[in-house]
Amino acid sequence: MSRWEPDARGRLERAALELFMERGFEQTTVAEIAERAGLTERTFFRYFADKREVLFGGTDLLRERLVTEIERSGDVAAAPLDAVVAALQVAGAVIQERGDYPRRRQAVITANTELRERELIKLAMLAAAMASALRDRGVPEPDASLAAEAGMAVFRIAFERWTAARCEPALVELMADSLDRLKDLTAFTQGRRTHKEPETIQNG
Amino acid sequence: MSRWEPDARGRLERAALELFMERGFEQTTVAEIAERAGLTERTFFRYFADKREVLFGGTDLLRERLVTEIERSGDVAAAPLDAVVAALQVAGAVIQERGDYPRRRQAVITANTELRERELIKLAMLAAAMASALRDRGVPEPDASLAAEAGMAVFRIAFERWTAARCEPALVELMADSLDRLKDLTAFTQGRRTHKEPETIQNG
DNA sequence: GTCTATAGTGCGATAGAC
DNA sequence: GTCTATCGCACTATAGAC
Repeated sequence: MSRWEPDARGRLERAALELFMERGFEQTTVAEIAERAGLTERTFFRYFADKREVLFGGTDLLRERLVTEIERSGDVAAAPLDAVVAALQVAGAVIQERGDYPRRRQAVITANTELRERELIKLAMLAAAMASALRDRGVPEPDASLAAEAGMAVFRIAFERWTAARCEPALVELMADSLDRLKDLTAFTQGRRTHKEPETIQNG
Repeated sequence: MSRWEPDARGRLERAALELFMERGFEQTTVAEIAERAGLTERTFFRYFADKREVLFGGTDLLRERLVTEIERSGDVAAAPLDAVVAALQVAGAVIQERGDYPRRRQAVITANTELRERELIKLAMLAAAMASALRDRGVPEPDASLAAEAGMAVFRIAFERWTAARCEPALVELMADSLDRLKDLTAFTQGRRTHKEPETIQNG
């Protein structure tokens, strides 16, 4: 029997989410999180570089997963944007499995500007990783970055709809729908730079 | 002759940018910024909510400008994505006029994670404002948000190319090109959810 | 204009695991 | 003994309260 309770990291993460839901992110001190987890403030900062990071533990694993999916998609010669959205749909399927946790976590994040900042930079890092994977597949710039960012926009907006509608319909369905909408948006347009007259087509 | 030197805000902004370039964002204290501007730390926090904000002074004005442009675009019945990019090109034209300042500012921002976080949330706010303006024009969701986010991605990537290439070619040209590339990316695709065979067309 | 709480860091001590 | 997780203490700077 060991002296310490196991899974210090997990205990800190759970204690933090609980406290953030109870009294909000700013009103919770690191000392309180550590205390509820049966640890000290100093130990918290051994596991997490800063207070916000306790809510973003799985990001590195997610990045690897997305990059792997992009690499795999080379086999089927998918168009870059489709490869990106397909990878994000794999991630979306995993998210769907986690029941209530993603929604609760997201509610905490959207309620606080600092946490939204951290979320945005994490998503930007994921997009950059996917763009890099696309370049390795031979997709040139700026196409690689554009596909990654556009795909991430599809994910973000689908995820927002999903949480707003209490996880229904399925996240992967919402992502497929958002991708279709984006394709319509870029098709119903005034044409390329070759100064055509504006089309009269209106969407919606 | 007045008791105080005028333009305290501008002096703080200039002093901050200088110090951030000289020794980096983290290595600069608010006290040092205030001292170089001939003011006190307390005064700094009267003008700026936090240390990062000193680099993001023009954002509110920019948001109003973008919203106005989206509203005006209703007159010519532009497609949502084109309206967004046209508004951002107006902003891009203003940025081009400012000579070296945008590039120096951006170099400071990209060198520091905290500043990049702040930048991303500012851009997200601008996208949200444009999406709202599109909804006011009758564009439904999720199209409004998708158009705003996709347009913002076009801007971000064009701006990155522009600074990387030492401001040449013109930012507005790079934005137009990035928009064209995005339209190609969404067109050369495996088709809608109605399972067409993959096109053999490859871009690049 | 002053005072204080809290985030976050550096260094070292301790105590179990092996 | 070595290794590593945890803790203690002193410290700075931000940021906000009074």
